[in-house]
Amino acid sequence: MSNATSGGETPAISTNMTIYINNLNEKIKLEELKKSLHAVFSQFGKILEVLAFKTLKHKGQAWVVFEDVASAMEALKRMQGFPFYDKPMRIQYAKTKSDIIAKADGTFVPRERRRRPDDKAEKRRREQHRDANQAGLNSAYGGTYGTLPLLSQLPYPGGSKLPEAPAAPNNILFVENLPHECTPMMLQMLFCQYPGFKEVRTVETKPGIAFVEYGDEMQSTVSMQALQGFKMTAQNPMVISYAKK
DNA sequence: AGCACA
Repeated sequence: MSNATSGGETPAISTNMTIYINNLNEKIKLEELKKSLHAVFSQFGKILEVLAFKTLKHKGQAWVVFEDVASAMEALKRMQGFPFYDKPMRIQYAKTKSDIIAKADGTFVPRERRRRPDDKAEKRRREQHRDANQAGLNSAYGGTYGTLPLLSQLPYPGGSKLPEAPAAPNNILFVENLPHECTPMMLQMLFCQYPGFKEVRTVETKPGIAFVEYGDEMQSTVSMQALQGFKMTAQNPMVISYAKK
């Protein structure tokens, strides 16, 4: 079917090997943030670089540079709206090519810190006040990278409500909605596939839940991503979150 | 809200 865009906001998003993420939790330290982003996104392909900055203009945002566009496309689609440090990720393609790509490309040209106010080249001030001047807004320049669709509403695979205050990423996963006949061994077989696996702990008094420990939070995050929603039975999609400390 | 490569 052709796309059913009725008039208004045709996304026409131009793809990019780099995804731009915002609505990130600004309280997370940069190093941890980048590490976690890497852990969460590396399942979609080789990551060349994760960039994030803490300046006013750039906090809460990050760039994840993939080796190829297919990975970036998959990452964007699959992780759109994903709850990450309590906030749904908002993902778009980056507007421009990342330096690291351009360098590999041979197309990299070191930017001279453009701070020339008199340069007509990038004098692209937005209409702060209507300036009857010249209305230079010719069509031209692609305003293409549309806003995101509406996908912030990824429900948890369990179909239940989001926890109020999910624990921050850590090396232990909390697994819910397991069938009662599920044994620790069955869980181990699933979770031991992912690197860093240490152990499964079930709670005798509370069937249906388990704790799964990994060496570090990156490893637990990868496992969570992989097994989130996994159905041991049709009625039991796993609901995985980080264990509270 | 906010698109950089320190």
